[in-house]
Amino acid sequence: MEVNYQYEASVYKAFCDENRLRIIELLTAGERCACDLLEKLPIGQSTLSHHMKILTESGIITVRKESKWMYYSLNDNGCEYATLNLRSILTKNYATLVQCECNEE
Amino acid sequence: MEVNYQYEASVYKAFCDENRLRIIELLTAGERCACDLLEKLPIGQSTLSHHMKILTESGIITVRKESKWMYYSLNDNGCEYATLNLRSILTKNYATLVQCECNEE
DNA sequence: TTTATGTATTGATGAACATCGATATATAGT
DNA sequence: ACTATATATCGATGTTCATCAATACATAAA
Repeated sequence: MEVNYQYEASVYKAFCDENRLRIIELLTAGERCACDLLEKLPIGQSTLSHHMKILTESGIITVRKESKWMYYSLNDNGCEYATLNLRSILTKNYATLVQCECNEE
Repeated sequence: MEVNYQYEASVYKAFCDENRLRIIELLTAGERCACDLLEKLPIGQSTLSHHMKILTESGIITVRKESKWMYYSLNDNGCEYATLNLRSILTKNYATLVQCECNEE
């Protein structure tokens, strides 16, 4: 089975930006709406929206819409995939894990 | 204790490029010299050199120079740090003090 | 229906990055 | 000394990215 390097790289893009790390950390305390996150971060609203899209697409977080608000939280499956897969990337087990399906429709 | 987000982000930059993932995978099989890696990768020599610098600086790999050749291998400590730290980033263990500040209303 | 609020999208901008070819440096063999 | 090989560095180029302000869209309230 061939490794999808491009996909793998996109997963770890989630972690290579300062503000995305800050967002993730805020979410470890539990679900938060975007406006809540915005208050705690040194970025504008459109930039936050951009980061949330990247984080969602990487499978690390999930979104729940409630009327006007978007509630974000860590996605257990996605986080598990990211951590297990990183370990397998760094050992001989790489290519044995299947691609995470957490952000597919 | 403040979290150094910039440093953390730089560690995971190692994993968000396709060719660096390929390099890492090649190194899971054991030490390799640069010219050996070069043969297996779809990039030029100067580009490889660039990636090896990033990987080395991220702490993921180490270098050993033997006469003309540079031998690269995975750095156990660096890999351990990357995997353990990713897990702690994604859980509540990450910098509990900063997290407390975030929780206050 | 108008207004206010939360979020997404768009377009622009500057910075960071991956890549290359050319060149420099280092080492080994002749 | 000269040549060949391995790697690093430099300068240029095109691409990706983080960011912002402005605008669009969606929802709720008045």
